[in-house]
Amino acid sequence: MNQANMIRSEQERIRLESLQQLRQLGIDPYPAAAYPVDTHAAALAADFAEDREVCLAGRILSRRIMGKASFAELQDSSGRIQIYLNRDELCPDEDKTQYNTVFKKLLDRGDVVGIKGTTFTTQTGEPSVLVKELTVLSKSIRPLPSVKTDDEGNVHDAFTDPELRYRMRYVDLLVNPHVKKTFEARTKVIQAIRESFMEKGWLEVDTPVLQAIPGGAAARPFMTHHNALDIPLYLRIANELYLKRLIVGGFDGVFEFSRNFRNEGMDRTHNPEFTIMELYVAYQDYHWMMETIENLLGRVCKAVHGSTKTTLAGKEIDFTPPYRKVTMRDAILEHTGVDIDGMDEKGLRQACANLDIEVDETMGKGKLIDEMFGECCEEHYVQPTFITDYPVEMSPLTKVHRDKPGYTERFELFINGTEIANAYSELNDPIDQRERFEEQVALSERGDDEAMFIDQDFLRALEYGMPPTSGVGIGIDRLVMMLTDQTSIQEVLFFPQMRPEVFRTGPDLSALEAMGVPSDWAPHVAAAGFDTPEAIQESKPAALREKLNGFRKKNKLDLPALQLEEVESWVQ
RNA sequence: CACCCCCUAGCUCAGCUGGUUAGAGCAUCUCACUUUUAAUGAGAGGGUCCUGGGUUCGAGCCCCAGGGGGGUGACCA
Repeated sequence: MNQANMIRSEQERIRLESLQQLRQLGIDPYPAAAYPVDTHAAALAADFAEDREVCLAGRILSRRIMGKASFAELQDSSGRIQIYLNRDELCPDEDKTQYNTVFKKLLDRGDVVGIKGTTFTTQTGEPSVLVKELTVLSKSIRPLPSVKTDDEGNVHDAFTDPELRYRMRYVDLLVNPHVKKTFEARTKVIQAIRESFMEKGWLEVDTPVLQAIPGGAAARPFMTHHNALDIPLYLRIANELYLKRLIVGGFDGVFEFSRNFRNEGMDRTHNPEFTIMELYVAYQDYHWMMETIENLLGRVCKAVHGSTKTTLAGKEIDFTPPYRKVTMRDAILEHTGVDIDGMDEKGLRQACANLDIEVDETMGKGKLIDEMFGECCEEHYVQPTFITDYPVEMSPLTKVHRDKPGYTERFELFINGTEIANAYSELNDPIDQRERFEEQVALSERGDDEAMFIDQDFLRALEYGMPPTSGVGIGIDRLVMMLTDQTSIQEVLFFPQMRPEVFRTGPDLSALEAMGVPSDWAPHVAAAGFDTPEAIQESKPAALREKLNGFRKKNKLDLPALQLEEVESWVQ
């Protein structure tokens, strides 16, 4: 798309014209030089003192022009502050161009400017900066949505269309301060986790995103191809097996904030790429991990809210340790009356049928139990609750329970009915692990397209000996949703996945000109509906001439009327 | 994948039973205004009514197909 055939709204054309006029005044609308900012809006407001010389930069969010004096709101990364521009303060000399022309005429809402001036308080008590020097730092040529807030705090004309907000997050962030808060909270969550782990001496690592075998979880992967090796590669669905290899390699604790990719449905809790923090610590078990997670989440909540409690969907969620612990068997027993202990596949299938849970033939024991829990139990766990001791069939990477046969040493943490973390005493018995993988293959052959692939190198690593280890994965996106009271994952991802946008371009005027249409006529010919060479060639010259001259008359174009021979020459 | 809803000016939205030249507020432009804060007053401009078909004398509105988005469900350890 080139400049010439971009469709511009009236407001955009006016701004482009202002940009040209700035250049004619010798003002570079996009200067290269650094600007010596020495303070920010929030810092100024926080301990406001009058008569301070300040230099700050930001975006003009609104302007209130009253002849020789004006107020504007300047927004920088920290917040907003009012600036006051007075013609004779800004232009003490004879030349009033900077105020009358540059500020009043050529600048707009959305432009980035730098100001130098002194702080003062207005008659109405608003902390402000009297501007002595104004520098254009970046001219905006698209109009910003005009969101306003009244005295009662009501927001008017808010920029709310989800599609526009997600596609143009930069605009969303500029005009919706609460959106920025959500993402700042996201960073606080990640930083609190990282700091907590680093204090313990655990190592933050990077492992492959491109994997020949997409292991560590059960999900449909994205596939790609490596040209030089001429092999298929997969985007990782999990990093678990790589972190365990590092434990085999002798690290005591490793963690990674892993961007995972799963080629499955999208909805308000699923995005094709999402972040899971995985942690593995040698010589620990899942009991220790529960305590670690409780303490971690208490700390994370405090980092975001200053307290270990938060509000989610109108309910108070208390992250103060310790958390309730319920075994999977007890959870199902409590909410369905069914005791899964010792039940075989047939019995489970019948139990599901009695509970009106849909099941199919591809489901094994593990999946049936998981269905019962998901359908009947999950929703009841609003306060942080560890669900422990999952059946062995649904946990192929987990060590079997030390004294409950048929179960594993695994827990998941549920908050507000949603799984937020998944942890094990990791299976380190290479023989057992190989058998579990083979069971997965059997499931796969039975039709379960989410059963795991076998990773031979991972098995080889286990055969060298992995110390007893406990590992956990925490869904970062969902954790952030809970801590920011958001119901959609799209609100905690800067750029959630969307269908690619189709950009409408204007007609290709050069193609029209190439067939003989004069350049001053070309845009009008296109506007009249003949925007491709084909459209012109399919027309009768006489009719075309008539239409275009009619268009000329209607729009009062300052061009000579077209002659028939001219139009005929295009059509040939 | 199924069902429901939405798509009209830069933004937020009206638009009746199908009927003149599609409206409002904010934004934009012009003019006035030296302490305003949803600034104010006067005036003006701005539209591919998501796209393509169809019905009709006439479609923003009705019908069909398509696109995009949202919600709910299914799916998702």
